[in-house]
Amino acid sequence: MAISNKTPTINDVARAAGVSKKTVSRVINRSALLKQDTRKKVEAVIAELGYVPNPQARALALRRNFLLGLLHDNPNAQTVLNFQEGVLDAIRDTEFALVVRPVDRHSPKMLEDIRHFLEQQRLYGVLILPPISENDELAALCREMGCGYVRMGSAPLDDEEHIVASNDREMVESAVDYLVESGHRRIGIIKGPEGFRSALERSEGFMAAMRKHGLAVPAELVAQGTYRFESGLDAAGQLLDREQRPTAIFCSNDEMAAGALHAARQRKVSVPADLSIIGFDDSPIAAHIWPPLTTVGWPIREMAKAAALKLVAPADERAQDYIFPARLVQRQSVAPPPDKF
Amino acid sequence: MAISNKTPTINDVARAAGVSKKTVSRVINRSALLKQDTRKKVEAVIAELGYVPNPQARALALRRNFLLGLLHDNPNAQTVLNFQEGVLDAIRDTEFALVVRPVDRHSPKMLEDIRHFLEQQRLYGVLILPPISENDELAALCREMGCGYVRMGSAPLDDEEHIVASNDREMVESAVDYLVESGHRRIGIIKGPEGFRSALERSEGFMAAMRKHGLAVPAELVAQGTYRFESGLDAAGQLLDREQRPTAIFCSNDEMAAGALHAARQRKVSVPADLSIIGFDDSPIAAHIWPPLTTVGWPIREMAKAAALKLVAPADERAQDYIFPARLVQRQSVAPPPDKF
DNA sequence: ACGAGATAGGAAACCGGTGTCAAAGTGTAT
DNA sequence: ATACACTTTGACACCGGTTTCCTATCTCGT
Repeated sequence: MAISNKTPTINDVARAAGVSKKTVSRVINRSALLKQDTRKKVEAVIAELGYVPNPQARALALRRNFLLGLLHDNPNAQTVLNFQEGVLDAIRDTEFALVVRPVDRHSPKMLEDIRHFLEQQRLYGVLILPPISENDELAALCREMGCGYVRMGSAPLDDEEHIVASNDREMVESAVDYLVESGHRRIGIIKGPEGFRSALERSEGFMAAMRKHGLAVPAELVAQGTYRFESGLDAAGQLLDREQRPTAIFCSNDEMAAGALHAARQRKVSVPADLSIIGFDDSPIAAHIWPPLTTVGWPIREMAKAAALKLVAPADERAQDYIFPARLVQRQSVAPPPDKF
Repeated sequence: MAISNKTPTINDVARAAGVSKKTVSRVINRSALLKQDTRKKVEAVIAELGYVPNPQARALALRRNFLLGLLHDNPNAQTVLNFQEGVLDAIRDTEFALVVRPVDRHSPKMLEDIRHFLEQQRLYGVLILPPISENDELAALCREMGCGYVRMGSAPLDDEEHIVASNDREMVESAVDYLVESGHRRIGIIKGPEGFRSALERSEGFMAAMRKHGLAVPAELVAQGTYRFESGLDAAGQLLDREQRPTAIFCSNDEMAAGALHAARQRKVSVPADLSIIGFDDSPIAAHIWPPLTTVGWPIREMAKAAALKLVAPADERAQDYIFPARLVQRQSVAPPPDKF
């Protein structure tokens, strides 16, 4: 009788179906011990009333909510967005939602801010993107607060349960293999910023691969970058101004590779005829610069999905994989070295 | 005595402070009718226990939660991320959080999906990014469901209360002014995809500005794009292959401008010496291609903040502004036309 | 000193779900 | 028909806040 004009609650359903709240709750939660008749009847009423359980009430009663957090300070927008899409792939058709939280790595209050955020929102769990995923204090904070977490990274830097990683080292190796097969011997590297695990993995992978091929990497072919476009411009400039310049440059990410391309153009060095450039990340910019950049891509979206499932999926359904392979994306910035070399 | 090892609740605080729950609640909510003594006492206990109110319980009792949603299907990652940052600027230090939801504009179930999402999460309000912000059915859905919403756009397409817009038309005009001042007369345009309001605003703004300068825009100088890189490549190709090609091209976004740059390079047309190109959006790619792109930027982050405040701020504190000015960003892709013209 | 009006604080119900446990129903063996 | 085990359902308390309504206390004027 008392038909409410507001959104129906579990009580409305119970009354309309002539059963108790608890029975409706059982229907919602797919409890096994229900007679088919009852279930059907209640489901019919639910459909008729358009009842949807209130997530806040559920969260309160269950003492846990259905919010996943995404903590990131990633400079690459496309990476972050792809990651968001991947998480959505995992939680679509569930009651979970994704809360985003960009953080400022350079702020001295960062940890305090995040603590406050976690306390206040009481998230079910958080996903942490590199580079801050490399911050062990942050992981410790999550543990301390009893908040589930998964760290994305370029190397396994936590328990299997808390990490989803790409195998950067191996992929750098295949990039170097490719350059060597193309005939290059004098290969330079623009490293990523110190203190970044991914930068370390990439540069060590590079050194290891060069060693494998019996090639030297003199200091004059190593330049330091920051993962930013401008640093790629500067670093490549240094490399190209050496007395004997490299015939190929491995850039630790695509933005720096784009910068390197600029540096080459400024010096009238033609890519790939005079100089081969290879990037890392397969960010969208890679396809939109000239020449299109050969690079190494990692499956962010799949990794994101796996990470979200690690938090959300019932333990027995969890995929065991936590290290993902990257792949070489061949475009047009690599060619055999010029003859004179 | 009964010190709990779990996170403290309002009851714990009340007991420890020797007051009732309600009094603690009053302290939390800054109720005016409290003696200073009591307030201080309770605040001390709160600080000591590290009490933080449970947002789910609050949401339940208040019949509203503190979640803002972001609905987007924007192809430009940087725009989306900047927007997220802007929203965070607005809700930092509040109890609100931002839930993201990428949507698929091409899915026939899009509206149904969003309805389900809104029903399930019961968001406080949603922010809608272009291009789906132009979907009136979606706005109607929000109204029907009693969900607050603000649409971002390139023109005022809803009540003042529900819109934050940039003035694309005016900005295109200033871009054209700039080209004309530089000496260009034969100016082409690559339009955005049909059905996009922003595309319409930009192309109409272009036509109006050309008319103002008494310049004709023959059909052969108009090309259709889709806002994507490849379409810019194709469209610019068409324009450049005309018998008498333009000396400048206005591109309705930066990605297409990047494509246009490629098309010029393929044809050995030098930019800006032989051809000027101007973009729109000031996306990061604009600074990272060669030559750096002159473009029109709009203050996404500020607009995002304003949009979030429209939902979150008390009515009396709301800024009245809802149309934001863009600005011309001069880089190096525009120069006077070559002499022969 | 006393009653009126304002002010501070508390008791209990409520928001919309879930957990516990006992009651009711069902079917089978005796 | 009775006892017994097992399935199905409901009553009630509870999660952690807010709201309503009421009482105790505190001025203050006379």
